[in-house]
Amino acid sequence: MNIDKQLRESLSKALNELYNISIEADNLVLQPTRKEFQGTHTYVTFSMAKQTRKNPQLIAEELGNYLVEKDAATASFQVVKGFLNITVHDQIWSNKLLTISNCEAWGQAPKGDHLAVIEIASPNTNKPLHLGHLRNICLGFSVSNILKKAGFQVRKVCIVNDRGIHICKSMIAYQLFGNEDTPDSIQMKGDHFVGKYYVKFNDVFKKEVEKLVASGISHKEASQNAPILKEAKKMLKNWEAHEPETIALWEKMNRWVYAGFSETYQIIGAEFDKTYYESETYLLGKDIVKEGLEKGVFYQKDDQSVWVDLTDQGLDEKLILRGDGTSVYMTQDLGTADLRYEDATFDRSIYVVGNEQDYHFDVLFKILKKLDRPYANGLYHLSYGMVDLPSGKMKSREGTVVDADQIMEDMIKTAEAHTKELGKIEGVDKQEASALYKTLGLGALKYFLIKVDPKKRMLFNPEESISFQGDTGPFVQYTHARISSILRKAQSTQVPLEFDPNDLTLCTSERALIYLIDEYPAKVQSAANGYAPSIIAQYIYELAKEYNRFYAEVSIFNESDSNNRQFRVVLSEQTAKIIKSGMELLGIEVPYRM
RNA sequence: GGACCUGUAGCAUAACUGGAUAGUGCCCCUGAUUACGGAUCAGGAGGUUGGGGGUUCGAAUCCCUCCAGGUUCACCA
Repeated sequence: MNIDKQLRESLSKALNELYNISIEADNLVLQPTRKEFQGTHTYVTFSMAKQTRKNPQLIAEELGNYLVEKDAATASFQVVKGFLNITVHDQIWSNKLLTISNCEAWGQAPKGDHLAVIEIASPNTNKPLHLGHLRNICLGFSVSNILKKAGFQVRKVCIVNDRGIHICKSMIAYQLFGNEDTPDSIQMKGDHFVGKYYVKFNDVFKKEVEKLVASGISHKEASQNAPILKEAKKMLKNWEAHEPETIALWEKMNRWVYAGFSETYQIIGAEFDKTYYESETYLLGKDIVKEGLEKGVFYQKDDQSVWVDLTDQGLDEKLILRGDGTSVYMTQDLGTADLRYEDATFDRSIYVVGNEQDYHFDVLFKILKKLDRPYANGLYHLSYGMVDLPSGKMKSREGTVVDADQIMEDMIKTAEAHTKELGKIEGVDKQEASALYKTLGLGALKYFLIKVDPKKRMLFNPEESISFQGDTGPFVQYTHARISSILRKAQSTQVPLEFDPNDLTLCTSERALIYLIDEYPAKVQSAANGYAPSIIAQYIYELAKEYNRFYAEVSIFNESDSNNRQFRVVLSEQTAKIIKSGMELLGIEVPYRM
């Protein structure tokens, strides 16, 4: 049992015995004691004042006395106004460390059979991935790792948007201006190659619209009648009619894109258990429409279009099926939700999708609830904000995006330059060195994307490259490398990884470190419950910072008492383990030297 | 116009869900390396938590209202 929980249970008993107040230990909250006061755990007694008709300070003192007398962990206490600050015996801390160090995988919850399906990165096949996709991918994979750590089975899925008018746009542009070029023939990554024609389409389209407007046609009409758009629409019809030539072109260009995507995925470390293609799922959902009509959840208008009325829940009426019987986005998403459940009976299904679709998912989930889907209560939209540039929004049509491949390459190069400047890895062979640059560069990037609350939009300034100091990936990685160095020395000087926990006096930073280490499993749980990787990032940063403080405060190998020396080595070892484990949850590797 | 999201120091971010003097990083200033890694550590400067009301022992947090920015409300995806 962790120390926090033990104290809460004793407090729960105390409240019951002293004041006849019954509060479950799980419902009590202890906060970390602020640095300027003595102790590690603080209980706030103000809220007890009314029920007990006593002043908070007195309550704190009575509780404190009870703990000292009855609770084995409590050594002493200090009361400041309504705050009970508890000091725990050093032996409790050091024994705690011993227990944890004997534990196989601290933080790993027992594996259960609950399944979480998580949809990550749903790219279009008409352009390469950009920084927004990276935010999505980092969040998504991190949440999957965290859920696994918290005991879930996890299934990572990707749905590729490989059909539709926007795909036809790059196809028609290629047909018109491609000159039979291929990614190979002009040495270009396939997704960038296709993206080039998507941009080309929009250039041509824009010019055609301008021309039409100049000849006196309204802008709206012009943008519906631009010749190249008509061509694209024609191509979509051909595609839907399975016209062989169109299908062949479509397949060829999509292959190029997938080759490009998989390179990007490999660098960032993205792997999926299942990939769905919209070309295979876009007709799904029509049977659900029927079902909804029969159940009276949907209704039909005179023109045969099908709607759902959500005005009772503060939303609007929403179209489910067009009057001509063709699908809309919602139809499809209803269908894929069912498909996903048929493929794997999940308890939770998480959609990592940008916040411009908040409303869409709100509606989708409410409809599935109305349809009494057994999985409806496990649905969650992990919504994240846009990534902005100093110049404003990223717009792929206008080419103002931060390209995913480019930013990763830049980060890796920056890491290389920085590492070489510091000159600490001389003697490391080339292959290992370039792996290190990748670890550091991507570590900085991923940490940057994960550490903030997903809901907030974030600003990315390419001019000021992502920092390697302070609250960053490389800071944490550095701490790990530093500890690794200690452990190498411990091994070479044959310091045993064991100590006597009952013969130690700890200093503040040592207690603080064990406190943090002890909290790791609880942090994993709360990150899993809230689908919030930033909790882990914050926690790991705190841990690394505390270690560096410890490192500066005390000496390890110059410590004269051998038991104390060994204790500090074990403490270092355990800290490193958690840093490694926690960074893994964020999808970030950790180096042994840098 | 309706709905939803966001607003904390020059910039970036946190606050255990209502608790102590609002933490932390970048930037700026001052210090620390004969010792285990200075991508580090210690100290300092910088705040009317967008504004105004309210609720109570206590508010960045809850309620009302206004302001700013964003997203969305299509027989688009």
